Amino acid sequence: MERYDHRTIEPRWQKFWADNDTFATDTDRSKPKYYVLDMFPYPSGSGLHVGHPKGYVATDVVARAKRMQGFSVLRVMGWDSFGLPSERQAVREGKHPSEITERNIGTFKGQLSGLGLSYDWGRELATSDEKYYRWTQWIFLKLYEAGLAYQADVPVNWCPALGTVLANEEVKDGKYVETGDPVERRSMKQWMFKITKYAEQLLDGLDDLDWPEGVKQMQREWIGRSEGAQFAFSVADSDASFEVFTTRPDTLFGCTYAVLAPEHPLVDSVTTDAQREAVAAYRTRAANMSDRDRTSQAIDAPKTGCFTGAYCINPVNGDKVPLWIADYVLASYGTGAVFACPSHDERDHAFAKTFDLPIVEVVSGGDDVQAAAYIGDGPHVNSGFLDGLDIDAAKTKIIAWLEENGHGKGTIQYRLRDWLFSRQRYWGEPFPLMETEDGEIVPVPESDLPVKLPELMDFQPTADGRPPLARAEEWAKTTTPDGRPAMRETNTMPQWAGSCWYYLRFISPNNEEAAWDTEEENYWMPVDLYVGGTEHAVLHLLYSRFWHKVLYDLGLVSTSEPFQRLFNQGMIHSMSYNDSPDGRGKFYYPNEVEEKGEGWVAKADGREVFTKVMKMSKSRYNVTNPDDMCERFGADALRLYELFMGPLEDGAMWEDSGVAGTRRFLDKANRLAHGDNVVDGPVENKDVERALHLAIGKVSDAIQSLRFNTAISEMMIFVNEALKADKVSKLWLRDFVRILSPFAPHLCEELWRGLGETETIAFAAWPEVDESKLVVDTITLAVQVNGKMRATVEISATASKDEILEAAKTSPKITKYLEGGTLRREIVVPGRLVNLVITP
RNA sequence: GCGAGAAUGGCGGAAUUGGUAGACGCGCUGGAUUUAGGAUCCAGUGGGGUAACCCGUGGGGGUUCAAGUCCCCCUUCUCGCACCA
Repeated sequence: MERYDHRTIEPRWQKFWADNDTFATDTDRSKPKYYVLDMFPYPSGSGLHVGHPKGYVATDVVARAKRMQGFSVLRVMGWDSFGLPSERQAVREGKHPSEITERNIGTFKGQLSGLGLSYDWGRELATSDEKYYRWTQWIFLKLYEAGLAYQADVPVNWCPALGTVLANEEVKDGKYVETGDPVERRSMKQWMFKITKYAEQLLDGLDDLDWPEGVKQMQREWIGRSEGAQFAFSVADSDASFEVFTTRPDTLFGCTYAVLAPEHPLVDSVTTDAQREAVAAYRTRAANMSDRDRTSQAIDAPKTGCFTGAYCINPVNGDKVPLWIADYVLASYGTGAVFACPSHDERDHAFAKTFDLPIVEVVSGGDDVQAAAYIGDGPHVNSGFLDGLDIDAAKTKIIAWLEENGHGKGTIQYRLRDWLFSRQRYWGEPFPLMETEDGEIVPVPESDLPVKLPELMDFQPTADGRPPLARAEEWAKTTTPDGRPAMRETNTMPQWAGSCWYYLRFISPNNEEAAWDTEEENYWMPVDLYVGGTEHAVLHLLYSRFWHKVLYDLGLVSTSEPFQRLFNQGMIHSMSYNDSPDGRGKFYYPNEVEEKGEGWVAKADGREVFTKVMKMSKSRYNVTNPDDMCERFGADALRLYELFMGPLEDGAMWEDSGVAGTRRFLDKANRLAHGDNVVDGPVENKDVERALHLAIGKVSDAIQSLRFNTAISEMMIFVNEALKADKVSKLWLRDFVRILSPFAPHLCEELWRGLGETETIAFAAWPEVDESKLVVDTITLAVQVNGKMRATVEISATASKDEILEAAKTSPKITKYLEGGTLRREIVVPGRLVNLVITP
């Protein structure tokens, strides 16, 4: 018995699990529950590489162990299958997106099923399935009815070549990051969600979640709560006034000018004739920059701006200060207008220096404010009734003054913006809304859901610039429930929509009467463990939380947060080969290059190539396909290696030879179980039993902590120990096979039968650690002299301090140190070491 | 620029949270075996030295009987955020 034949046993057990519905979700509601969820994938055309299943394998180990520990486990997989890439792939191939999507899902599912993941496939769902998006539309109606959806004219990133609006993160330097097509700013009527209304709740809810601190922090920063004051400046010689927001109202006496965003509605009316041309030119320039470009500049970027010719009045002292426009003031934040205090704000300071505006110190304690803004604290000066106060006290006082005098009030601002929810694309959920001829928005009645996507093959916008759904003229024509003619909404929802609530649908995916079953929701929610990549740290997780909180407020779900514990698995990297040192040239497959001297060259033409460890990606020619690994080493070895590489949250570099290593371990385990020295009864062997129970403990802990790498190494140590033993007890094997089974389920099902069992190992009871087996009789104690290791002594684990010292001092290697000096101090750490302090 | 995290053999990583640094695995070296090409098994493997010993956790200081671990300074890298008033 050498190596086991994974090509035979893995398909056999996968078939067994499928035939027996082994992983159908437990229906016993008296058991404790465990809902473990993977962030479901977008089924792209390129299939999976070995980086994708890392998280899935981790959750599978947890799910399998939890079943053995007596939990009802919800373990499911689905597809985030709406989205632009499928639409584009469809255009390229001349096929319908539904066909492309179906094919891609087939590829993904095939690849995943080869890994032996214990999903309840009876609960599989796809967001592009009308049975699913019917309920996405239903939830949209709930939000709409709650007054959280509204239409607004907003400046968007319009890409004429694609005929669609792009998200801010898809645009860089005025171009679509994927294709380089130019993107322009255009004001369009869009559907928005009032996520800002939930800013405070989204912030507060974070406190009680078991999430990585970094992710919580990112969400906090994204929401960006800041406390300050909002108050009015009036425009001199005019009735007009504008509101400003500031977090530093205490510096109001240092205001030497004010700035409006170029898009501010007041700009036209306040600009003087003399400045009109310059202002118009500046506004045009600003309008052509995307939000991203405007905000992605460093704080010390050169400042630009334009004087309006108008002046405004500082409410606190009546000073008349010039009113400018500048693109460093954002229309979309706060009130789109600020007062400037160049002495104590770096941006204002840079602007003042550029345009030679005065700088007046109002907080003392810094250096010369003419040279640099002073941000620190200190007594206020030149500030009338604020003089002498520190920042906090001055803030309180000025806010009270503003309120008393009717100029404004203390407020809270959030950086979070409302959520732009509509897209001009085909492959997404249609909105369940229609518009009558006189412009009234009417929701589609729930009983008429789903609003199905019309069959189209042309996904370009119409000639007059309406979204692709407007091409389905018959589809778009409809009537309101009370019989008036109406047109359907032709925008579609963004990809986030389907992923916002899929964890709820998994609870009762085949329910035709409701989005989810209330009792079942009560039992399963919240998700106990949610595993996925950090790329979703903000948007997906924030949007989901928002929807969930709305549903909670509507009494539709039982928890205020959807995901109790979040874990981010690290990315898998791999060596890439490129003929340009900056990685921008041609990539080569690993088999196209060879090592030569210090570097690498292309085999074909001897051209120098540069190596760099990069994220796995098809475009970098550095992906490893899990199918290949399953074929060569087996799914069990692949699963084990994914988790053995290092801590789950860290990135790690892929090496095929590592899979060979975990395979060797499995072969050893198999050999151990089939050795001719295996006996039925107990075997006295303290070393092996200790190793076994250490492994049981470590693996049990790993299920909680998700620290699998060291748990696997502990199992390796057990196998190495047991292979040295004269006799191997089946009792050891019964424990060992059970703790290994979540990692290597195929082989362990096989070995479990070999131990005389007839039922699947999937529900075998989880072994307990026997503390008495961990106790050792003798320990190896380190003996140090002046902190340096000089000897070790073998001694009874129960030896007293005196006995330990005696043994240490009489150790042959130690006596010479004692003879050569004076013993000053003796430190004994029981079970660890002895340190003798000796001076010559 | 700001914030967070990290730096340990040729490589991935361990180290009971102040107590024998380098577990486990990869790779490498030697050996065994082979129906030989990539398999399997056994042994060795931080560096230096014949040795006793010496040196070693990014660099420099410090605390301590004892520092990878705690404190201060510096360097480098990764990840967020990036004119949010």
